This record gives sequence, structure tokens and C-alpha cells, in this order.
Amino acid sequence: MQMDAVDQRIIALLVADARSSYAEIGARVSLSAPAVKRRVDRLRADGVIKGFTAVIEPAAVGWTTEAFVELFCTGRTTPAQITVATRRHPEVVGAYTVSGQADALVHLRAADIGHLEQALERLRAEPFVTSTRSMVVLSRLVETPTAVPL
Amino acid sequence: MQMDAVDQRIIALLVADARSSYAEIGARVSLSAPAVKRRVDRLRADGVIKGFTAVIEPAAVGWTTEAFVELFCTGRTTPAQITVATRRHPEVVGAYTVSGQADALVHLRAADIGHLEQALERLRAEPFVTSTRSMVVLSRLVETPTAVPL
DNA sequence: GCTGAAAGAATAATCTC
DNA sequence: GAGATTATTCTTTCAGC
Repeated sequence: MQMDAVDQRIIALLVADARSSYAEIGARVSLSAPAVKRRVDRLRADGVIKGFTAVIEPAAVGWTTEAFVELFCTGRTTPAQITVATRRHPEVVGAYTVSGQADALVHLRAADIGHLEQALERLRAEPFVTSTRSMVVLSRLVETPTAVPL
Repeated sequence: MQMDAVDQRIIALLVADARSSYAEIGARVSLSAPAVKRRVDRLRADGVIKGFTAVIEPAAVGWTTEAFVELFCTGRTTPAQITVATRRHPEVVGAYTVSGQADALVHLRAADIGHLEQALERLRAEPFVTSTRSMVVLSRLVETPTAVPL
């Protein structure tokens, strides 16, 4: 799975606009449309490009409240357990095991504060969670899709 | 800017695959391709759909290290100042003002630990930062694009 | 990697409810 | 206002080179 500079430019262009045509990308990287398609197909098969998605304004679909929650867990908790547990909660949009005092960091999105509180209670009820520390998001300052080094 | 159930289904389909055709989406929501396009155009104009992007595996493009950093700032720091400062650092992929002990939470991606340390030093050098608390990501357990309530 | 051709998609104009 | 249909142009995709 070796990538050259052209692959990186193609990726950067698709990150900027996932709906641009192969011909349009080809014009920018000096390749024909079929050549671009074959590269994109290969990048998808290799798992470099995991998919294409629409970027939505969460507030517009009724998701107005967001929080990051540090999870402190019992000694024998595995990442797999945390994965399974957090995936059960639809409010979880991100979850990471981390170094430091906490064991995991969970990113939640909820309709409002009441909903967030509910989701947090459900998370805290997971048997391996000993305590939590929450940061409610006041404003989103920066949020970029995975940037690609040029 | 009112959205009906069909708009929500269109959004969900585009979040799942931003490159699916209007005809394909139309088949699933019982509309013609032009009707779908008009709705998508309106949703984009209204800012509900902010764009379309490729989802990249960060490790595949050389971004193997990730961290969340809590920022503690001097009393008179504004969100705008934090926005400007964090945007200067290409390693910043997310930044939020938060409630709790910290003033802001910053999401960083770097090539490796050395690069992360560099980025962190640069962040800490910002005049309004009094101290930081870092969580290095050990593993990404969950990371979903903005889900749309069905 | 390119070109060329067939099938399919995007888009604008027009018409109907 | 919102959707369907039609017609043109552009894209995708699969050959063969």
C-alpha cells in the first residue's frame, strides 16, 4: 500500500469536496478521469479512504448540546468493553482510550441539556465506570475534516 | 428553514454515502432525481449540509498520534482569541470552549509523539495559555459522522 | 497510463398538480 | 410551492491499446 504525491492530492481534493467528478480532479492532477477513478478505487480498497459523507450542522438536525466526558474505569476494564458499551448509546459520536488520569474520553451529542443529562446517567450506569468528569461544549471554534498533508 | 421527514432521510443517506446519485436517493425516498437535487441545493443553501467530504484513515496519511488538550487561560481570554490562535496550528483538528475547570478543549493530530510534543509546545507558548492538561489518544474506539435522527 | 464508446447521472427548462 | 418529465450535457465505467 504505497501512496505517491498524486494520491495525496486526490485525497485532499476529495476531502475538500467529496462530490467533485473524476474529470475535475483529473484536471487538477493532470490525469484522465479513468486513471483517477482507478486510484480512488484502490485507495478505498486499501482503507485509506474509508468513505464519503455529508458534513451536517448538528444544530440543524436538532442536536444543540455537546459534551466531552472523561471516564474513570475499574482496573480490569478493556478497550473492547468500552467500545461495546459506548456504541450502545446513540449520543456517543466519539470515544477514545487515553493516557493520563482518565481511562477514556467520550464525545456526546444530545438534543438539549436534559437529553445530555439522561445520556450521561446511562453512561455512568455502565458497570465498569467508577466516575466521570464532564466538559459541556459552550462553542465549537474549530472542526476540520481529516486534513491531508500536501 | 423547515425540514420535513424526507429531508432528514435524504441527509441520512448522504451522511452514509455522499457520492450516491440523486436518482438512487430518489428511489429510496420516492422522489425523482431533480426533486432530490432541489432539496439538497436548498439544504446546502440553508447551511444544514455544510459540505461533502472523504473520510480518511489518519494513519494512512502519516498522522499516527492524536491528543486532546485542555487549555487553561488567563481571565480575559475570548473565544475569538482561542479560535485565531488554534487555527494557526495545522495540528489542531478541533477546538471547543467548555464549561468546567478548563476553558477550552483542543483536539490535535500529529505525525508522531515528537511532532505532538512540538505542537503542544507551540500551543503552550500562546500568551493567553496559563497551563494545559493533555490526554494522548491510545486508541480510537468510536468515531461517527454526525448522525441524523430518523 | 490513455482513448473511445455505451450507459447512466446531472442539470436546466418546461409543464402539471 | 413542490414535484414530474423531457432533453442536453457531462460523468462514469468498461473495453482495448
